[in-house]
Amino acid sequence: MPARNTVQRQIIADALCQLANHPTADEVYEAVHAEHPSVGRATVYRTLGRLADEGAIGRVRINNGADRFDHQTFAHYHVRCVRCGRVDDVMVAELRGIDDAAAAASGYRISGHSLQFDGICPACQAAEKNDEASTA
Amino acid sequence: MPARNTVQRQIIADALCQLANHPTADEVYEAVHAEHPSVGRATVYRTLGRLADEGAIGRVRINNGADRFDHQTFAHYHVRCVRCGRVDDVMVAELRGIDDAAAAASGYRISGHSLQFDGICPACQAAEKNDEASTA
DNA sequence: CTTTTTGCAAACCCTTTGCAAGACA
DNA sequence: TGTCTTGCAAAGGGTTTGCAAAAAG
Repeated sequence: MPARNTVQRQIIADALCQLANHPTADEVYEAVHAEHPSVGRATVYRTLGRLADEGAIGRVRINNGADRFDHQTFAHYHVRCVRCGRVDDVMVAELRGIDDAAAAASGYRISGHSLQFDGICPACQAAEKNDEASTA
Repeated sequence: MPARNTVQRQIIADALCQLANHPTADEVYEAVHAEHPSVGRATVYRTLGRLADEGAIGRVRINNGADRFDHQTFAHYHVRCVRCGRVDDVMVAELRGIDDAAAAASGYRISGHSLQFDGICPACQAAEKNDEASTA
């Protein structure tokens, strides 16, 4: 049962491509809703989830925060700035073999892993430096 | 300002040790509340959070689910069964150097990472096999 | 015409918060 | 005593759901 090709689906997929930097479902909703006020929040959440399940888009699960969506689908990891919440791609080589190691260690059949880095983004590092300079 | 040594704090810490397998804050609350009905949910959440911040216990952030707490404090990763929600320890070597690689690749100052495996636990694998056998 | 999707609002889960009363040091 | 912690209930963020109306195939 392939998904039906509804207007909303198109609108939402397009909006995601337009919005860079891993928007949350709610950010996508705001963008979509601004242009097409009749589109409801539930539709955006449902559609993004479905697109992600189909593999058409990526879903980035954030510890302690809203899921984010990504029009890019190739595998890569993410960093999150603990100060401003910004999320960026991290181009480190994908961990290969680690799933097998985990399977061997746990007895689970491993289907995948998710890895998230936490840190301070360049902009917040700069801001920090300014704070220190002005405080000192 | 060291934390005060309150009765509730003791009760909650003890309950966590008793409860194996990474209980959620709410599971700790249920256990504590059953024995000590006067202890409120907010106290359990607050106290677990504080204990985790102090490093006295571990906090396991689960994608898309409630945080879990762990009376063990040594660093290790976790697997989550996508069928039953069970969370287990995975004894694979901690990833060393990966934070530096991520820092170099992203420009962030990396403070750490979190890695979660997803899969099917041994019990659910067995259940699956039975299902297939009876369906076929 | 049948089945899937939509839109709305309400429900849901997990967690945090404001505040007055109570416990610690 | 002065300050931290508690308990309560309400609020909060993020997401899902029930249902009738609308749209896709």
